[in-house]
Amino acid sequence: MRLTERKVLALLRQQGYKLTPQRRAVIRVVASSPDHLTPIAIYHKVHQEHPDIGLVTVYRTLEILDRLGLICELHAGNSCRSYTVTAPEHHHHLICSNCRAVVAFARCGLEEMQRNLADETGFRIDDHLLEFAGLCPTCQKEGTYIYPAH
Amino acid sequence: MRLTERKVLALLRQQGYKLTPQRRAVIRVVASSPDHLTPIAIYHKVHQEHPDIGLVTVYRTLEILDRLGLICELHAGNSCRSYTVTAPEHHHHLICSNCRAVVAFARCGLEEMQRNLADETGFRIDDHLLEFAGLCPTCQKEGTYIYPAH
DNA sequence: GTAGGTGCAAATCGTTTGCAGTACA
DNA sequence: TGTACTGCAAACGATTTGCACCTAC
Repeated sequence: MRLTERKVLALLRQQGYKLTPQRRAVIRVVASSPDHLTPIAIYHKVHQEHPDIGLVTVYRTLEILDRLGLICELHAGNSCRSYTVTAPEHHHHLICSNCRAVVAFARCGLEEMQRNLADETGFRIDDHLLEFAGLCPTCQKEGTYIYPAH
Repeated sequence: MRLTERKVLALLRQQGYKLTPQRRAVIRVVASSPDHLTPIAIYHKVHQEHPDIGLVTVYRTLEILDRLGLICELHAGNSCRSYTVTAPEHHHHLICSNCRAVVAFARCGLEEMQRNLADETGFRIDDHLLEFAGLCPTCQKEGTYIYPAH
């Protein structure tokens, strides 16, 4: 489940963090984008509206959001360091390879597989990472390709 | 399925790449390690035996192996840029959080889930990334922890 | 012999840190 | 008012590139 800007701000305040205009701007950009964004991309978007906000502040705000579990990394796309907002609960992502839109889903049904794998290998399995990649409905329509099909 | 050093070398030659001592050394290190290694870690291991081999050569050799699909990245561990050798076929990884040993497995049974998810979201799903993390049998025995449990 | 490969140094990119000034609570 | 936050600049670590020399085929 995605979090709204309002909820993220409320959680920040609740944890004793100050709600500066800079943090509000960064959170607004991250929360309002359906894509996953790299720190640099977030900085560029923030910078358009607030040219006085520095890249360092973006990094420091992301660090806080990460610590509180309000954003999470995506791997299947371009960058291993790109973020999207999420509720702090078990979930996985489906990512559009073209427009980078992200859909989160909670049910993954990997429990049985995890048990089987543990039995076969002797591992004690604690966690898993699962991401699907493909084309979202919009990008399946021809003529909307942003990235070359190579 | 893991690849032996010999097979990797054969594939390189087959593709027209020259088999220099430097490349042999890098491939030996990557192929003989059950862990996933970062470029720096590979460089250190190679450097012990061959102090004259440079870090740049490690990067360039990894680039070739990556292009041929003979190594693959792991994400669930520490670094998003750590590699392990594999046959160029669909597979996933189970990684020990302690000693970083890696077990590959081919059957993932995600097809049905992929279909359901595609139906629900309208996405055309092309690919998926799946990794499990836990403790290998050896590391489950007490006293073998390398990394603090924090 | 030659195309491809290597090593060095420097450039580049993303990220972190030190510090002096600023502003939220 | 005081502490947390910000921005700048500089440091830092990982990766890439330019270039002259070298070597596997």
